[in-house]
Amino acid sequence: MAEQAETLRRTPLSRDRILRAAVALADGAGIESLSMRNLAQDLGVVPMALYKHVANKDELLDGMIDVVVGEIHPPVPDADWKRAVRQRILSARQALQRHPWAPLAIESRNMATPAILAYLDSMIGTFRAGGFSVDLAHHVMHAMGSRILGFSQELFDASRRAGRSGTTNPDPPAALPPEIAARFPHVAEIAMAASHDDASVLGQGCDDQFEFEFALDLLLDGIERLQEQGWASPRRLR
Amino acid sequence: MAEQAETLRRTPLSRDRILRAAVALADGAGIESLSMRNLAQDLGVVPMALYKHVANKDELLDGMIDVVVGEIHPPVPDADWKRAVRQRILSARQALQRHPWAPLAIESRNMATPAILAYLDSMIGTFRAGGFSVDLAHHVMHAMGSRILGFSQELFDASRRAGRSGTTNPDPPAALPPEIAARFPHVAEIAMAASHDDASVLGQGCDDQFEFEFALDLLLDGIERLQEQGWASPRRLR
DNA sequence: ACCTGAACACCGTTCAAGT
DNA sequence: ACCTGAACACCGTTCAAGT
Repeated sequence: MAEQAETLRRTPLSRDRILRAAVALADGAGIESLSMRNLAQDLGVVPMALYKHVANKDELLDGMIDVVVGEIHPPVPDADWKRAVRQRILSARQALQRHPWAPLAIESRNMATPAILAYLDSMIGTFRAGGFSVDLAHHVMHAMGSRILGFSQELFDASRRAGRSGTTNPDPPAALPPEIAARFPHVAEIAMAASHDDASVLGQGCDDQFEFEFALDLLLDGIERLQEQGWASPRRLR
Repeated sequence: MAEQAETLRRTPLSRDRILRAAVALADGAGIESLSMRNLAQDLGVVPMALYKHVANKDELLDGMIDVVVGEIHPPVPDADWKRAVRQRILSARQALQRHPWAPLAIESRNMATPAILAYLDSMIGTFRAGGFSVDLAHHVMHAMGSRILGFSQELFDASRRAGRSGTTNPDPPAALPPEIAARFPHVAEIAMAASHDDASVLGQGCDDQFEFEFALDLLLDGIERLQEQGWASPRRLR
């Protein structure tokens, strides 16, 4: 214990070590536990020491995002743009799912980090190589939105609320309380149908992976159709 | 000035008055300026007085979200589910655009507020009335994600960063710096094409409304096709 | 019983004093 | 020149003292 802390203190601080410790802290204890002070304590260092390597907390968050995005597998070469895009996005999803705090952190930053720009650039490249016009590739990227990084941006996502906890198990199915079900009959109908579905869902209300792929394929199929039809933006003169 | 403050102090506090002041504060000064202390000061009241009407800051945020969602127009009756859904979502978009902080606030909460549940319920009702199975309506709602509330959840959204400011104008087009353009050629290609587009975009890079409707129609067209084909989830036994 | 000032346990970051 | 403790200007919320 004391030895480990001593070892940590001996290892010189570096931006990289700070970023990895910050990601580990957010993964384990939740993003709301990520403070400069807590992070410094984890590293066995005085808070102000961090400021030699990151300008401020915002830059720390940018760096953490780049660590996560850097975990996305490189694109696999594939003659079929649709398969290539689909696979890369599902791989991004796997990376992002290891860091439940990342989606909200990414969305709350307001400029793309270098790693995200690189990811987007290579994704656009896949579309372009598949014969997409600049025009169509552009709008398609917008249409994919945050789904392109593998998170579907559900309106509410209980999974990202806090860090992993070994002791507390995930929320039980939580059948809709009767007074809610009465006020929102259509929501109740869907909740009931979903909870009666097959057992692979393990008592969860919805199968997140299924919903993600459903939406992804809906988009990709529509995009394929536009591309085959030679769609062009009405705002362009030709 | 002093008279106005006096008038405000005379008006008794109420949950509703607190919520409206909080929305106005977030609209005007940005969500990062919304603190219990600032809000109390705007209301001419001591901070602790707020806690008689809202349990804590989280509940305040829930209430603010309900104020915004309450501004969405009720659904217009329409025999065509597709037109009805499209119009309601575009109306939601208008309401949400008046409160740039709302999308991120909604996504960071982790349970649906009553107003959002009511909105979702009525949206599901429109699909069901249009002949959708419970199964398809369910997955369609997931596929729409946050787009159903009118925000496309772009990966980065400069517009929500801070409050409206009368003095500083929106960021200029900001042509991609050359070293960025060199590292990310596909991003640069799209940025260049977009900035050369017709003048209706007013120098902005992209036409947000166009991108939103492009993605919305992509989804709605795909959904229509599934419904016409009688799509059923593979996880259901029949 | 109600209201509220002071206090508590935190923040991110500045700055000057120490080496 | 570098490092760092104390301090500053904030938070949300508790709590006890005042009416």
